[in-house]
Amino acid sequence: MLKELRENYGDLFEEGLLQEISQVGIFKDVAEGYKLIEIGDYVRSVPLLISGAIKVLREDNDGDELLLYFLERGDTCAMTMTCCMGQTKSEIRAVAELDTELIMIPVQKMEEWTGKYKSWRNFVFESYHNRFNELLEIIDSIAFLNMDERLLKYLRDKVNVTKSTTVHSTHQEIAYELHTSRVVISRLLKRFELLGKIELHRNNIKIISL
Amino acid sequence: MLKELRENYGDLFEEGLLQEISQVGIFKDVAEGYKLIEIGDYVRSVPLLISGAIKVLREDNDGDELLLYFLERGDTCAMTMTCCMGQTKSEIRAVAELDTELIMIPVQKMEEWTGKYKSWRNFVFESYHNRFNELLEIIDSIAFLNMDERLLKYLRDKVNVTKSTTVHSTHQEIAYELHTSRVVISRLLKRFELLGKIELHRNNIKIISL
DNA sequence: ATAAAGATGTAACTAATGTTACAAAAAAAT
DNA sequence: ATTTTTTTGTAACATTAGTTACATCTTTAT
Repeated sequence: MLKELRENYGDLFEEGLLQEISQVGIFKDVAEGYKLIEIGDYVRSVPLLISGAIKVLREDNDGDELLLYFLERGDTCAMTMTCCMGQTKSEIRAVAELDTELIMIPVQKMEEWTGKYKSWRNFVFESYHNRFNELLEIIDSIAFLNMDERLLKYLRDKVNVTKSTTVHSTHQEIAYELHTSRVVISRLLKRFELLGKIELHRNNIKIISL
Repeated sequence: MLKELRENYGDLFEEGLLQEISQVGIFKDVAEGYKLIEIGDYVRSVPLLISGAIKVLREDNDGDELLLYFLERGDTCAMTMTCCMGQTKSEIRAVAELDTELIMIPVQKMEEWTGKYKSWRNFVFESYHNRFNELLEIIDSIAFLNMDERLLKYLRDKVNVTKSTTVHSTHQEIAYELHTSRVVISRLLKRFELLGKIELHRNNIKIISL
């Protein structure tokens, strides 16, 4: 595990911290679709991502979903952190978007390291900062953009996170994540296809130029 | 200043920290409408609220606004904190909603205290936690609620923060903060009036039952 | 091979929100 | 006192998004 840690967090953390992480951290290898956290769960450990990607979702009382953002290599889950520290339930769901490797840190160590290691403190604050900005971006999207622009942004984000120019999603799946209906997504995607931005296939969308 | 600190933060902070705050903090008394931070500003100090309320707003490139949340007694601005720590520009605007008393903490002390005082660390983490939850609430509102429900929530929040059953806003001001048009707000307010929820007057709205 | 389930396309319609335009009343400015 | 500005009310209309319904095609299950 020290090898993966050094590769992905070597520049961020001091040597002693890397050692500690490798001692108490639990390496986990999860497959695409694996649910890491459910809304209402109590959280007892915080993930450090080594590879892959995790999507973070919000859900309302009626079961309506909304994709918030993706976590990638070098990221941690800031919301999980705040939950841990405050001993409160998770407000979000986290699902592996790709096959993902991560190291789970027990919550007790979190608090300890925050006092002990400056590099850990900086990492935690930077994570919060990044996540705040991602949440603001989502707010911007749903408050200021129309559905067609939100869908374009969605496709762009997917391309970035999967590093592939083919998006493997059904129209229904996209509709869930953007909290709209399948018909609306089909309609807009068809429009994009006529504009030459994408090519539609069953179960996947080939991206030409967004 | 020590008196105000003890009254509002005495339960949270240890004695040494209270002393330090009173030494380096700058007491500020700002009038309703005073702009504390503008988008793009670099931030060099973090506020601790003693009394009053501050509204935090988001704006897109076209100048369209959206109210995010209010800060009150005992709160601090988590986004300002992350900006300070990361030396990045503010992503939000902060305006005094009421006449407000606050203590400004220089950013250097922030980092120092995070290592030194456990109570400060807890305070910082709790602030982040609260702000994340507020942001999630706004996301819920704009993603899952219709404009009529958002407006009701807006009125309820105003009543809470101002501790008054009269909301002193014009329809246009409300429209800006909810990022919609004046006509839409007038229409919905009229509907609420017919339902007996409110009474409409020039420049203010009397709340009957929400 | 046939049936069932899943994915997509599309029309027709409804609902919600946003826009334009103008009138009327109240307050502020001259 | 008169004019100007601000605020509110409301009608008519446009646009966007959501819903219902059904057809077609593909894949999976039996």
